[in-house]
Parts: sequence; C-alpha cells; structure tokens
Amino acid sequence: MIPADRQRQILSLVTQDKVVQVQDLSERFGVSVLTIRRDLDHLAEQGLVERTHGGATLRRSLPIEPAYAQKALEFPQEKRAIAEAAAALIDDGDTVFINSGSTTFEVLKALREHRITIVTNNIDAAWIANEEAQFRLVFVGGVYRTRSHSVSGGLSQPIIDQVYANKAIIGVDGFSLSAGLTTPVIEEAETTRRMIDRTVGKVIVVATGNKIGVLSNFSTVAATDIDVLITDDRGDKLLSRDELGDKDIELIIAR
Amino acid sequence: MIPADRQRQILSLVTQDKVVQVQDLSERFGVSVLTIRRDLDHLAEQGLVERTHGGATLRRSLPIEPAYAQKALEFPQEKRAIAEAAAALIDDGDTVFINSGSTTFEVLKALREHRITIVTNNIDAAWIANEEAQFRLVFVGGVYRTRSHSVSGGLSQPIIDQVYANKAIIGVDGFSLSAGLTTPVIEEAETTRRMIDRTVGKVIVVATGNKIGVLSNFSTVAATDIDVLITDDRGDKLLSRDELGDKDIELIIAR
DNA sequence: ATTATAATTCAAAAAAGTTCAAATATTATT
DNA sequence: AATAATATTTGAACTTTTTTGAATTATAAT
Repeated sequence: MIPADRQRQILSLVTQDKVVQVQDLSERFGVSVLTIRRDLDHLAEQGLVERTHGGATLRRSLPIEPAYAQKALEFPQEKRAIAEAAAALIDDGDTVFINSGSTTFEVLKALREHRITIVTNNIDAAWIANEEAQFRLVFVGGVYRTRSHSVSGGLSQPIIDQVYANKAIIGVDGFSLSAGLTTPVIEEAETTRRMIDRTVGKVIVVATGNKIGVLSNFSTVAATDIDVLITDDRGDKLLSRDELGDKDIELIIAR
Repeated sequence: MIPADRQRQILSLVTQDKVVQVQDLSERFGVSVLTIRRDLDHLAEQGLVERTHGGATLRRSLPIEPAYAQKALEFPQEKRAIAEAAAALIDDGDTVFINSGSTTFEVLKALREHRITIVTNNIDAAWIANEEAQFRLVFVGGVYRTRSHSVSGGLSQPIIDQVYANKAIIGVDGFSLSAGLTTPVIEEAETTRRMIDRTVGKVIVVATGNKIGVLSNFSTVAATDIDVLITDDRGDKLLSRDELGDKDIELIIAR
C-alpha cells in the first residue's frame, strides 16, 4: 500500500468516527506507530485533521473537507515570494481590493496579520478569515463560479461602487505591455475593471512569469492603468525596462 | 481511549444533559476524578462548558454567538431529516433564498442535485458548489463574519433587491409563536428580513427542537410572516397546533 | 464543623519529537 | 535499457513532552 492511499483511508476513518488512535491505525494498517504519526502530521498540515495526543480528530472548524489546499500548486515558491512582496506594500488601515486567482490567494494568506479591510470576490478568502486572520473581510456578491472559486458579474457592481479603496491587488491570466491585463472570463474582467476604477491609490498587479506576455480572451484594463507589477525572475526576462518606464509602471522582482 | 476523544464525549454529554458530575464521569470513563477535572478545565478554557463545583454545565446563553464549530455538531440526525424535508418542497427552476446557519447548511447539501438558483449569504455554500452541485449559486455580498461563516449587513441589500425569489428557506436561532424569528446578530436579522421581503412564494423556516420557544436578541420577522415550519419531534411537543393554525403556519415534522 | 471538591506537587507511564540508517521508489544520465 | 543519483518512506534508538494518578494541602458548600 502506498502512503497516499493509506492517508486517504485514514482521512475517511476520521470523518466517519470523528476520532482515530495512533495505536489502532498502526495495527490496522500493519505499520509502525511512527509511520501513522507521520501520516497524521501530514494530514494535519493540510488542515484536514487536528492532531491530538494519541491520535487525531476531525477538524472542528471545517464542516466539510477543503480541496483548496491540494490545488493551485504551480510555482508555489514564486507565488509565495510575490505575495510577500505585495503584502509589504500594504499598510495597516488600508482598504484593499483583491480579485480572484491562486496568486491573489497567496497574497490573502500573506496579509493574515494585517489590520486592514479587504474587499474581494475570492471566496477562498473565507478560509483564511476563519483561521483567525486580523483583517476585516468584505465579499462583493454575484454569481459563484466553481472554476475560479470566485463571484463576478453585474451583481457585484453595486457593492464595489460603495467602496473607494486605497490599493488594489490584481491577479491576471495574461499581462502584456501592449494588450494590458486579460482574463478568459468576461464577468471576471468586468469585476476586476470595476475594482480598478474604484481604487484611488496604487494598482498592484501580481503575476508569475508564465503570465507575462500572454494574451487571454477578454481585456480588463490597459497596462497604463496599473502602477506596480510584481513578478519573478522569469517574468523579469520578458519585460523591457524602457517600455515599463514609458508606461510609468514600477517593477518589483520577488525572490 | 485518548484524551481528545474523552473530552469530545464529555462535551456531547454536557450539551445533552446540561450538567455533568466529576464523580459520574470518572466512573463512566474509568479514569480518576483528577483526569476528569483536567478535562473539564480544558473544555472550560475553550469556552465550551462552564466549570462548577463537582462538575460542569452547559454555557449559559450569552448575548454573543456560539462558536460555529460547536453548533455544527449538534443534533446532526435531526438537521439532516429537516433538511431533506425542506429540499422536498423545492422544485426545479425555483429561485430560493437561503440564509446562514448550520441547519440551512444541511439544506444546501440536500439541494445538491436540484436544478435551481440559490441566493444566499452562507459562504459555506461554495464548498458544496465546488463538489459538482447542480444548482446555480449567487452570493449576496457584505461583511464576512467568521462566527457564522456568512456575510450580512447593509452592503448585501442592493443584491437582494435585484432578486425576487419563489421560496425562502430560513434558519433561526430562536423561534416562538409570540416573538417570531430572532437572531443574536442585528446584521443577520436585517439580511434575513430583506430576503423574506423579497420572497413571493413560501417562506420555510427550518429549526431543530432546541430553537423552538427560544428568544434571541434581535427580531427578524413575526411568526405570521412565515408559511411553513419544519422541525423535529422535540420541537413538535413545544408547539400548539391551534396557535399555528391561527397564524396560518403549516407544520412539518421531519423524522 | 464536617465533608466533599479543588489546587499543588511529584513520580510513573505513555506518547510524541529527534536523529539516524536501511529499504524503496523516482528521476536523471549514459 | 541499464545504471547511477536522488528523493521518499520506513522503522529503530533515544530524548523530551504530555498525560495520569497518588499524596498532600487548601478551599468551598451545607
């Protein structure tokens, strides 16, 4: 039996019985208690169970198991670094628009301890708030899209229009100096555009290198409408400093 | 038995019997009174029980909201049955308002296969939608509250006001024929009231027996404003059929 | 005042963390 | 395809932490 399968079975035992014991599992699976402990630690890291002495329990805070931890595993280090760089630009007391996407999800994690107000369409932000984050969280409403774990569309505008934000942190599917910001879903583009419209301070775009120079289907805003671009080494190579200067975009390379 | 499991069982005994005694528990679990004391202290630290001489009691109903996690685990069978009964009242094509709470969360689960539009402030609905539910999900926006995993407040009204729903499924913290529906948070009350206002068809209240006859802090709507009440056997005993008839409320007992 | 309960300190037992080495699987290279 | 290099998984030996119950003293209830 491979570890992943054993852990999967352990998880299903936990959800079924609410509690499991290390000794028990060790006998049941015919492996040492040490292995079981490591399995439980592994599950606990992902937030799927809660470690206790002698075993583990179902996590009390989560009525159903989150699949969000497993996904969005592309370029994790780069995203983390970009997120940290973005968080460093945010001051306590700010009101910040944040749109959807796995990079902005990392930004939300990085903002956990900031005493700010976050206005977002990224529903996964609720997970972070549930774990004792310091920020105040406001969701814009709208139609929920499973693909992006976000809400968007015309319904969200009345709420966005009630807010003026100091800053906006925007994740994109494509960023190019000529075509600007682009996304594959028109509703997402509308919502993001509205957020940028209502931002009086800096508009910060976060994008891993694989998004740079890419053109998606729907245009959000032009490159001239943004103030800061945070990317990684790979993105750095694809950008012309001169052109960035022309468009008055500050470039930050996160490492 | 591991400590975590023993404490979990003690907690469920407390919620069931309202009071537990150290001696009692010591015998029942076959551990010393000292261990039981420590368990109770541990639970008291987390605010889950109240320590007394010789034992512990259920925490008095304070004006603050009970922790979400604790409520989610109470009366699971009853909630499931009530949720199934509520789902049976919903037809394909309906647009349904659903508010927050652990009972309505069960309703959302039960509606997984329905081809309907759900408008809700219950953010946990996203996790159900993520697992290939058939319904279309619309979130009203607003300030996110960790305690209830929901959004509420004035920001949500512009979105609710764009919707007319056929039905509303409403969870409550207190339901009494004289005082109507009550909740411990004023913003929740506002959002729920607005949902009921914008419902042209049946307003369905789902409430486990422990909510019947209970008065919370803020009034949502009067009992006359609702059409159907779904509860369990325990709730049944607390309700007068005559009074329900007077107020034109249909009663459904879920088993 | 008397009795039961609680707090405190301490020692034994169980469990968890740590470090290391062997076994196995995965990936890269020839 | 075969081999080497690397990473992962597993269990053993040992140390540290947590849990538990006994003995003793303090506190609360009737």
